[in-house]
Amino acid sequence: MNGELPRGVPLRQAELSARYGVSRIPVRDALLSLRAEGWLVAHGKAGVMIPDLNWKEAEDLYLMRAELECLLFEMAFDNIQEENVKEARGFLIDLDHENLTLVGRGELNWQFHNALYQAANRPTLQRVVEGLNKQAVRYLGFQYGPLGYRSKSQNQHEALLRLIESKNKQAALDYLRQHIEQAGKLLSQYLKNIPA
Amino acid sequence: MNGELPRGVPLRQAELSARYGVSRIPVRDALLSLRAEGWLVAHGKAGVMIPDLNWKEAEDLYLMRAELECLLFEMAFDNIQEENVKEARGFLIDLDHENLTLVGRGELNWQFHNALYQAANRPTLQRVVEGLNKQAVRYLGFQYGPLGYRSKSQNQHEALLRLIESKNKQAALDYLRQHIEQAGKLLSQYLKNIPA
DNA sequence: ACAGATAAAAATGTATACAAAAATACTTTT
DNA sequence: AAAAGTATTTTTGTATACATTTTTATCTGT
Repeated sequence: MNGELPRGVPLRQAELSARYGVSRIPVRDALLSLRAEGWLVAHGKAGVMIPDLNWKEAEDLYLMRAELECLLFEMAFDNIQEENVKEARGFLIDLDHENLTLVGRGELNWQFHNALYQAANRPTLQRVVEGLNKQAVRYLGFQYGPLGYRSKSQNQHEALLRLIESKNKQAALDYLRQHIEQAGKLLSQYLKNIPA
Repeated sequence: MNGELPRGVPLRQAELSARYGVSRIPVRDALLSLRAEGWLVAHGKAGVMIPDLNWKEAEDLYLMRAELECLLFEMAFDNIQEENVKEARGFLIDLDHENLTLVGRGELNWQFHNALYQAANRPTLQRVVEGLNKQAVRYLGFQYGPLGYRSKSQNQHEALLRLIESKNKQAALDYLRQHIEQAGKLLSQYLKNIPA
């Protein structure tokens, strides 16, 4: 998640067990879970690796986020309480701090969205959406770095909360979709032009 | 997938290792992967279990399928070749056989859809959609059993292929969405009334 | 110099043994 | 009889050792 391990090269169980000071068994456990979640892919027939970043994956993640989060948000909307909005606003304040790691920022971003989705009470849908958001963290460096997306994102988040408070469902839905789609377009556009 | 193991009760590693004649390590490996994929959930603080069937999960799976498969299908449409349609039709013929297991039927059903989605060339989206389809297999017994959905589904599949062949994109898209949504509604409606 | 076959090395897969944690059974107390 | 605390048993977590597979290096022939 934080880019500490190299992409594209095989991760060796022995290396990892040495690095983290445990035997190979818990390392294997982690690798298996991570592979099932899409964080790792096979490297030939022996070993796994962190997949390279690519614009198609980023675009897919954001397209899926747009569709599924709007669905979830719609289910949640009528049940969103003042308390939920308050909680979400709390995460927004935390996000304003300068010295946050990318991973921390991603986690807070997800918690903000999730605070609103909670009201939907749809565990399965929520679990999938959470997976997509977590995956997207891999690309966060591009958004908050070169793209200078931070303050824009914050403003949009605040605007979304106000639309919720004014109970304007359709406007809020449209706004959320546009918020996600815009981030996705910006990101995949950027990645397409930097084919590193 | 085939309902051979009980839902709602903890699966013990020792039992499973005896059942399959291997040590606990490969059992643990399997449990970890399956949990990450959503096939298993925690049972208290020790152990995992197969989650109970519930209409909300079924509904969510079909709602997500509808959104994401339509997205994928749209991306694929213009690249679908005669060969893809031919392949899909092959799976349809296999599906016509009477003595298939539910799991086999589910696998063929997925392969039919997947044959069409392949043309999209969107690995990430495809992987998520595959996961949703595989999960839905758990509920297949209800569709093909009490609901008598089999022949209807077959007809819809054939109709979809003809819409593809006539290059009528919008009609095909609408038809696919309706095909999935209808199956989902039927299923979740049925599950709601049987709260066993 | 290159392709294919073969041998050595390295890596993953699995079994067993033990440690830590959790669940259960059993007291004891109120 | 119910609740709380304690002891026992069960279950999962981890380390080590070995087997199997895969990869890499070496050799051979053209």
